[in-house]
Amino acid sequence: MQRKKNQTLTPLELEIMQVLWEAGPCTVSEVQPKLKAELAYTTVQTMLNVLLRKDKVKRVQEGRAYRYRPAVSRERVSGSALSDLVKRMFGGSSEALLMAMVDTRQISAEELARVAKRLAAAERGAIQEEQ
Amino acid sequence: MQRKKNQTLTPLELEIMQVLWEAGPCTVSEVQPKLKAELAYTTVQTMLNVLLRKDKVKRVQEGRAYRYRPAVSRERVSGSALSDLVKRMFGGSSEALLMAMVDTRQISAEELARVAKRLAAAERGAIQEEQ
DNA sequence: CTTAACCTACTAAGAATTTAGTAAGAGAGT
DNA sequence: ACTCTCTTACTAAATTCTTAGTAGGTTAAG
Repeated sequence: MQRKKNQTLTPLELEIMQVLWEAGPCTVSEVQPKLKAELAYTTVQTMLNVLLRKDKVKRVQEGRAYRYRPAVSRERVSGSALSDLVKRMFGGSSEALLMAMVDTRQISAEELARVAKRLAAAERGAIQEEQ
Repeated sequence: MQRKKNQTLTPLELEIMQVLWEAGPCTVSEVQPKLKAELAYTTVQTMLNVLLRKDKVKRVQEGRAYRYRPAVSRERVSGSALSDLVKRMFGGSSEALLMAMVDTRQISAEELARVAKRLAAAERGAIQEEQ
Protein backbone atom coordinates (compact mmCIF):
# COMPACT_ATOMS: atom_id res chain seq x y z
CA MET A 1 0.00 0.00 0.00
CA GLN A 2 1.03 3.61 -0.42
CA ARG A 3 1.48 5.88 2.54
CA LYS A 4 2.07 9.38 1.27
CA LYS A 5 -0.26 11.86 -0.36
CA ASN A 6 1.95 11.87 -3.45
CA GLN A 7 1.21 15.43 -4.24
CA THR A 8 4.05 16.59 -6.46
CA LEU A 9 4.28 15.13 -9.92
CA THR A 10 7.72 14.60 -11.41
CA PRO A 11 8.52 16.41 -14.67
CA LEU A 12 7.83 13.42 -16.87
CA GLU A 13 4.67 12.52 -15.01
CA LEU A 14 3.50 16.07 -15.51
CA GLU A 15 4.21 15.98 -19.21
CA ILE A 16 2.11 12.87 -19.58
CA MET A 17 -0.71 14.41 -17.57
CA GLN A 18 -0.61 17.40 -19.91
CA VAL A 19 -1.25 15.08 -22.83
CA LEU A 20 -4.22 13.52 -21.09
CA TRP A 21 -5.63 16.89 -20.10
CA GLU A 22 -5.31 18.23 -23.62
CA ALA A 23 -6.17 15.23 -25.73
CA GLY A 24 -8.61 13.53 -23.39
CA PRO A 25 -8.51 9.83 -22.48
CA CYS A 26 -5.76 8.01 -24.36
CA THR A 27 -4.19 4.61 -24.73
CA VAL A 28 -0.45 4.12 -24.39
CA SER A 29 0.01 4.22 -28.13
CA GLU A 30 -1.91 7.47 -28.37
CA VAL A 31 0.10 9.15 -25.65
CA GLN A 32 3.49 8.10 -26.98
CA PRO A 33 3.67 10.23 -30.17
CA LYS A 34 2.32 13.29 -28.37
CA LEU A 35 5.32 13.54 -26.07
CA LYS A 36 8.25 15.83 -26.85
CA ALA A 37 10.85 13.18 -26.06
CA GLU A 38 10.85 10.01 -28.10
CA LEU A 39 10.30 7.38 -25.48
CA ALA A 40 9.89 3.66 -25.94
CA TYR A 41 6.36 2.34 -25.86
CA THR A 42 7.09 0.46 -22.67
CA THR A 43 8.50 3.57 -21.02
CA VAL A 44 5.27 5.40 -21.57
CA GLN A 45 3.41 2.38 -20.30
CA THR A 46 5.56 2.28 -17.18
CA MET A 47 4.90 5.94 -16.47
CA LEU A 48 1.17 5.50 -16.88
CA ASN A 49 1.39 2.63 -14.42
CA VAL A 50 3.19 4.85 -11.96
CA LEU A 51 0.51 7.49 -12.35
CA LEU A 52 -2.11 4.80 -11.83
CA ARG A 53 -0.49 3.68 -8.58
CA LYS A 54 -0.35 7.28 -7.47
CA ASP A 55 -4.06 7.67 -8.24
CA LYS A 56 -3.39 10.43 -10.72
CA VAL A 57 -5.07 8.58 -13.58
CA LYS A 58 -7.80 5.99 -13.94
CA ARG A 59 -8.13 3.44 -16.70
CA VAL A 60 -10.73 1.31 -18.37
CA GLN A 61 -10.20 -1.69 -20.56
CA GLU A 62 -10.96 -1.04 -24.18
CA GLY A 63 -10.49 -3.99 -26.47
CA ARG A 64 -7.04 -5.31 -25.69
CA ALA A 65 -5.71 -2.04 -24.35
CA TYR A 66 -6.40 0.28 -21.47
CA ARG A 67 -7.59 3.80 -21.95
CA TYR A 68 -6.23 6.22 -19.37
CA ARG A 69 -7.87 9.38 -18.19
CA PRO A 70 -6.84 12.00 -15.63
CA ALA A 71 -8.11 11.41 -12.10
CA VAL A 72 -7.05 14.86 -10.95
CA SER A 73 -7.82 18.13 -12.60
CA ARG A 74 -5.24 20.37 -14.13
CA GLU A 75 -6.42 23.10 -11.76
CA ARG A 76 -5.77 20.97 -8.73
CA VAL A 77 -2.30 19.99 -9.87
CA SER A 78 -1.30 23.45 -10.96
CA GLY A 79 -2.67 24.81 -7.71
CA SER A 80 -0.51 22.53 -5.63
CA ALA A 81 2.54 23.03 -7.82
CA LEU A 82 2.06 26.74 -7.31
CA SER A 83 1.57 26.60 -3.58
CA ASP A 84 4.58 24.35 -3.37
CA LEU A 85 6.67 26.93 -5.21
CA VAL A 86 5.27 29.77 -3.15
CA LYS A 87 6.10 27.94 0.05
CA ARG A 88 9.54 26.76 -0.96
CA MET A 89 10.74 29.75 -2.89
CA PHE A 90 8.79 32.72 -1.56
CA GLY A 91 8.28 31.90 2.09
CA GLY A 92 4.58 31.36 1.56
CA SER A 93 3.93 34.80 0.15
CA SER A 94 1.98 34.89 -3.10
CA GLU A 95 2.68 38.57 -3.22
CA ALA A 96 6.42 37.89 -3.23
CA LEU A 97 5.87 35.65 -6.23
CA LEU A 98 4.09 38.41 -8.10
CA MET A 99 6.87 40.84 -7.33
CA ALA A 100 9.42 38.33 -8.56
CA MET A 101 7.52 37.95 -11.82
CA VAL A 102 7.68 41.66 -12.38
CA ASP A 103 11.30 41.95 -11.23
CA THR A 104 12.44 39.22 -13.58
CA ARG A 105 10.43 40.64 -16.46
CA GLN A 106 8.22 37.62 -16.87
CA ILE A 107 5.34 40.02 -16.93
CA SER A 108 5.24 43.78 -16.98
CA ALA A 109 3.53 45.70 -14.24
CA GLU A 110 1.15 47.03 -16.89
CA GLU A 111 0.13 43.63 -18.12
CA LEU A 112 -0.23 42.43 -14.57
CA ALA A 113 -2.57 45.33 -13.85
CA ARG A 114 -4.56 44.59 -16.98
CA VAL A 115 -5.01 40.94 -16.04
CA ALA A 116 -5.84 41.85 -12.47
CA LYS A 117 -8.51 44.23 -13.58
CA ARG A 118 -10.00 41.69 -15.92
CA LEU A 119 -10.04 38.97 -13.25
CA ALA A 120 -11.57 41.27 -10.68
CA ALA A 121 -14.28 42.25 -13.14
CA ALA A 122 -14.93 38.62 -13.97
CA GLU A 123 -15.23 37.78 -10.31
CA ARG A 124 -17.74 40.54 -9.68
CA GLY A 125 -19.58 39.60 -12.83
CA ALA A 126 -19.81 36.00 -11.72
CA ILE A 127 -21.44 37.06 -8.48
CA GLN A 128 -23.83 39.71 -9.73
CA GLU A 129 -25.12 38.74 -13.12
CA GLU A 130 -24.50 35.12 -13.76
CA GLN A 131 -25.79 34.05 -17.13
CA MET B 1 34.03 18.79 -15.84
CA GLN B 2 30.35 19.59 -15.84
CA ARG B 3 28.45 20.07 -19.03
CA LYS B 4 25.01 21.37 -18.20
CA LYS B 5 23.86 24.78 -17.08
CA ASN B 6 22.56 23.24 -13.86
CA GLN B 7 19.70 25.61 -13.65
CA THR B 8 17.17 23.96 -11.40
CA LEU B 9 18.07 23.49 -7.77
CA THR B 10 16.78 20.39 -6.03
CA PRO B 11 14.52 20.93 -3.00
CA LEU B 12 17.25 20.41 -0.45
CA GLU B 13 19.71 22.53 -2.36
CA LEU B 14 17.13 25.27 -2.44
CA GLU B 15 16.52 25.07 1.28
CA ILE B 16 20.20 25.51 1.95
CA MET B 17 20.39 28.44 -0.43
CA GLN B 18 17.51 30.05 1.47
CA VAL B 19 19.57 29.87 4.64
CA LEU B 20 22.51 31.56 2.96
CA TRP B 21 20.34 34.24 1.41
CA GLU B 22 18.68 35.00 4.72
CA ALA B 23 21.51 34.61 7.18
CA GLY B 24 24.38 35.66 4.96
CA PRO B 25 27.65 33.74 4.60
CA CYS B 26 27.74 30.71 6.89
CA THR B 27 29.92 27.80 7.84
CA VAL B 28 28.59 24.26 7.81
CA SER B 29 27.92 24.34 11.52
CA GLU B 30 25.97 27.58 11.16
CA VAL B 31 23.81 26.27 8.35
CA GLN B 32 22.97 22.98 10.03
CA PRO B 33 20.72 24.20 12.88
CA LYS B 34 18.88 26.59 10.59
CA LEU B 35 17.45 23.81 8.46
CA LYS B 36 13.97 22.40 9.06
CA ALA B 37 15.09 18.80 8.79
CA GLU B 38 17.65 17.56 11.28
CA LEU B 39 20.47 16.51 9.04
CA ALA B 40 23.87 15.18 9.99
CA TYR B 41 26.71 17.65 9.90
CA THR B 42 28.33 15.75 7.07
CA THR B 43 25.10 15.74 5.09
CA VAL B 44 25.00 19.50 5.17
CA GLN B 45 28.65 19.56 4.24
CA THR B 46 28.02 17.26 1.29
CA MET B 47 25.21 19.46 0.04
CA LEU B 48 27.34 22.57 0.27
CA ASN B 49 29.97 20.73 -1.73
CA VAL B 50 27.40 19.88 -4.36
CA LEU B 51 26.35 23.52 -4.52
CA LEU B 52 30.00 24.51 -4.82
CA ARG B 53 30.51 22.15 -7.77
CA LYS B 54 27.41 23.59 -9.37
CA ASP B 55 28.76 27.11 -8.88
CA LYS B 56 25.80 28.11 -6.78
CA VAL B 57 27.95 29.08 -3.79
CA LYS B 58 31.49 30.29 -3.25
CA ARG B 59 33.59 29.71 -0.16
CA VAL B 60 36.54 31.22 1.65
CA GLN B 61 38.68 29.61 4.30
CA GLU B 62 38.12 31.04 7.73
CA GLY B 63 40.22 29.53 10.46
CA ARG B 64 39.84 25.80 10.07
CA ALA B 65 36.48 25.97 8.36
CA TYR B 66 35.07 27.31 5.13
CA ARG B 67 32.53 30.07 5.01
CA TYR B 68 30.02 29.68 2.18
CA ARG B 69 28.16 32.47 0.47
CA PRO B 70 25.62 32.48 -2.37
CA ALA B 71 27.07 32.86 -5.86
CA VAL B 72 23.66 33.41 -7.43
CA SER B 73 21.00 35.82 -6.32
CA ARG B 74 17.68 34.79 -4.96
CA GLU B 75 16.08 36.81 -7.74
CA ARG B 76 17.89 34.87 -10.40
CA VAL B 77 16.97 31.52 -8.92
CA SER B 78 13.36 32.41 -8.23
CA GLY B 79 13.12 33.84 -11.72
CA SER B 80 14.22 30.63 -13.33
CA ALA B 81 12.13 28.46 -11.02
CA LEU B 82 9.16 30.57 -12.03
CA SER B 83 9.81 30.46 -15.73
CA ASP B 84 10.35 26.74 -15.43
CA LEU B 85 6.95 26.34 -13.80
CA VAL B 86 5.29 28.64 -16.30
CA LYS B 87 6.73 26.65 -19.14
CA ARG B 88 6.02 23.21 -17.75
CA MET B 89 2.67 23.82 -16.15
CA PHE B 90 1.13 26.75 -17.98
CA GLY B 91 2.36 26.34 -21.51
CA GLY B 92 4.57 29.39 -21.21
CA SER B 93 1.79 31.75 -20.29
CA SER B 94 2.40 33.91 -17.24
CA GLU B 95 -1.16 35.05 -17.54
CA ALA B 96 -2.36 31.47 -17.15
CA LEU B 97 -0.37 31.27 -13.95
CA LEU B 98 -2.06 34.36 -12.58
CA MET B 99 -5.47 32.97 -13.43
CA ALA B 100 -4.58 29.71 -11.70
CA MET B 101 -3.58 31.62 -8.58
CA VAL B 102 -6.96 33.29 -8.47
CA ASP B 103 -8.85 30.12 -9.38
CA THR B 104 -7.18 28.15 -6.63
CA ARG B 105 -7.68 30.93 -4.11
CA GLN B 106 -4.02 31.49 -3.49
CA ILE B 107 -4.75 35.14 -3.94
CA SER B 108 -8.00 36.99 -4.36
CA ALA B 109 -8.65 39.05 -7.45
CA GLU B 110 -8.87 42.09 -5.19
CA GLU B 111 -5.49 41.53 -3.62
CA LEU B 112 -4.01 40.84 -7.00
CA ALA B 113 -5.37 44.15 -8.25
CA ARG B 114 -3.99 45.94 -5.22
CA VAL B 115 -0.51 44.49 -5.70
CA ALA B 116 -0.65 45.18 -9.43
CA LYS B 117 -1.53 48.80 -8.81
CA ARG B 118 1.25 49.20 -6.31
CA LEU B 119 3.83 47.60 -8.60
CA ALA B 120 2.73 49.70 -11.55
CA ALA B 121 3.01 52.84 -9.45
CA ALA B 122 6.43 51.78 -8.21
CA GLU B 123 7.59 51.20 -11.77
CA ARG B 124 6.40 54.61 -12.92
CA GLY B 125 7.90 56.17 -9.82
CA ALA B 126 11.25 54.53 -10.47
CA ILE B 127 11.35 56.09 -13.91
CA GLN B 128 10.05 59.58 -13.14
CA GLU B 129 11.21 60.65 -9.72
CA GLU B 130 13.92 58.41 -8.43
CA GLN B 131 15.06 59.14 -4.87
C1' DC C 1 -2.74 -23.68 -37.17
C1' DT C 2 1.01 -20.49 -37.73
C1' DT C 3 2.57 -16.00 -37.81
C1' DA C 4 2.56 -11.05 -37.19
C1' DA C 5 1.00 -7.17 -34.59
C1' DC C 6 -0.17 -5.25 -30.40
C1' DC C 7 -0.69 -5.08 -25.62
C1' DT C 8 0.24 -6.06 -20.68
C1' DA C 9 2.95 -7.36 -16.50
C1' DC C 10 7.15 -7.81 -14.62
C1' DT C 11 11.89 -6.77 -14.11
C1' DA C 12 15.98 -4.25 -14.24
C1' DA C 13 19.44 -0.91 -14.83
C1' DG C 14 21.36 3.73 -14.94
C1' DA C 15 21.20 8.46 -13.15
C1' DA C 16 20.10 11.82 -9.80
C1' DT C 17 19.03 12.91 -5.07
C1' DT C 18 19.44 12.46 -0.24
C1' DT C 19 21.67 10.87 3.64
C1' DA C 20 25.51 9.84 6.42
C1' DG C 21 29.75 7.20 7.79
C1' DT C 22 35.00 6.88 8.04
C1' DA C 23 39.67 8.53 8.02
C1' DA C 24 42.60 12.06 8.91
C1' DG C 25 44.49 16.75 9.96
C1' DA C 26 44.86 20.78 13.15
C1' DG C 27 44.13 23.40 17.54
C1' DA C 28 43.29 23.52 22.47
C1' DG C 29 43.54 21.95 26.98
C1' DT C 30 45.88 19.33 30.50
C1' DA D 1 52.89 14.23 24.40
C1' DC D 2 47.89 12.76 24.67
C1' DT D 3 43.25 13.35 24.00
C1' DC D 4 39.04 15.93 22.66
C1' DT D 5 36.75 18.56 19.39
C1' DC D 6 36.08 20.57 14.99
C1' DT D 7 36.48 20.26 10.37
C1' DT D 8 37.51 18.50 5.83
C1' DA D 9 37.75 14.99 1.94
C1' DC D 10 36.32 10.90 0.36
C1' DT D 11 33.19 7.18 -0.03
C1' DA D 12 28.98 4.81 -0.05
C1' DA D 13 24.22 3.40 0.73
C1' DA D 14 19.24 4.18 0.26
C1' DT D 15 15.69 6.19 -2.41
C1' DT D 16 13.53 8.15 -6.35
C1' DC D 17 13.23 9.02 -11.22
C1' DT D 18 13.83 7.67 -15.93
C1' DT D 19 14.27 4.47 -19.36
C1' DA D 20 13.53 0.26 -21.54
C1' DG D 21 13.90 -4.88 -22.21
C1' DT D 22 11.74 -9.66 -21.93
C1' DA D 23 8.09 -12.95 -21.60
C1' DG D 24 3.67 -14.04 -22.49
C1' DG D 25 -1.19 -13.39 -23.88
C1' DT D 26 -4.90 -12.10 -27.44
C1' DT D 27 -6.61 -10.98 -31.92
C1' DA D 28 -6.50 -10.96 -36.89
C1' DA D 29 -4.70 -12.58 -41.30
C1' DG D 30 -3.31 -16.02 -44.21
